Amino acid sequence: MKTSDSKYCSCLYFTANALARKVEKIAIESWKKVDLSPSHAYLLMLALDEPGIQAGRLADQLQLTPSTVSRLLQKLETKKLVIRGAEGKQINVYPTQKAKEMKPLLKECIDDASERYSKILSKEESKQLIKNMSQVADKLED
Amino acid sequence: MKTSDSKYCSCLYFTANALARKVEKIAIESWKKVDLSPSHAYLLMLALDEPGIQAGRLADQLQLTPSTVSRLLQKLETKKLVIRGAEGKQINVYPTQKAKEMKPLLKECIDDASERYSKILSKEESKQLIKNMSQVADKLED
DNA sequence: AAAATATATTTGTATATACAAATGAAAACT
DNA sequence: AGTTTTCATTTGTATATACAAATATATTTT
Repeated sequence: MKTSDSKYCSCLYFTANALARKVEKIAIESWKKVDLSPSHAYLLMLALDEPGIQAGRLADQLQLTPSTVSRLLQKLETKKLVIRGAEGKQINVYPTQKAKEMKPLLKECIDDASERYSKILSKEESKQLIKNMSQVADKLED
Repeated sequence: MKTSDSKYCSCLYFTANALARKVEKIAIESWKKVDLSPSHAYLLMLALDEPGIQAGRLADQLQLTPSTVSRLLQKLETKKLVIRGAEGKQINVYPTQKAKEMKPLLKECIDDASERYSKILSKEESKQLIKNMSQVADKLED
């Protein structure tokens, strides 16, 4: 059934969640190549981009709670993709060599996802939607 | 941090999920009055609207998997808000008296949510966004 | 009519996520 | 210097969700 055929298609909660689940499904597919969930992958890319990035800043960037980030880091650490270094009360996150070597693969996954999206949406369409969603998300900021 | 300040603000996966989480948070708040999560509440309202509605159709309407709907029904059943009646291989869902009496409260919750949204978004804005999201969600249909 | 297939639902298991409480470390205040 | 407060992170617990396998019923095929 299409989202627009649902009784609740005009409800913001419903529509936003339905869309997020569908988009996530595609993203999961794209990141299978590296055996990571999208959120793990994005976290890892942030760490690769800025080695030593602080855990709290990761939470900001990913718009997730610190506890969720902590759990994501646990998993990435057991996979030997990052290490957590304590510095006073804060935790700095460093990508491992293994993670660095994975960079080209990660790039491929991003491209894969882009391609999947572009098969469905025009560049213009997706840009518009993203802009629209970001604006609203910003307004919902606490 | 605002969504638009994140490094991944231009990524569909990221933006859609960030938005969905924020919207859900508001919705959760609105439905606390009846001690239901938004998805339980929407399911219940569908059952009230169409007593005897089939489980599979609930999954369609809510854009959730049958297994998720089954779990939602379990909870609503222990709360004595619905009963599941088997008819052949299908399950029909009936609201209980208790659920029927809850109708006015449910209405209040919807209004509460609307009000919360309208404090942040104009009618026009939200309409536009919802339309936009539904369109894309439809295209992502398998 | 019996067997095979299709359909609807549930159950087992795993996921990411959040909140609240606990921990640990630094900073601020006597 | 010792105590309190603040801040960053982790841990305990609970959530909704999905996939795959199991179950149960109906339909089709032979």
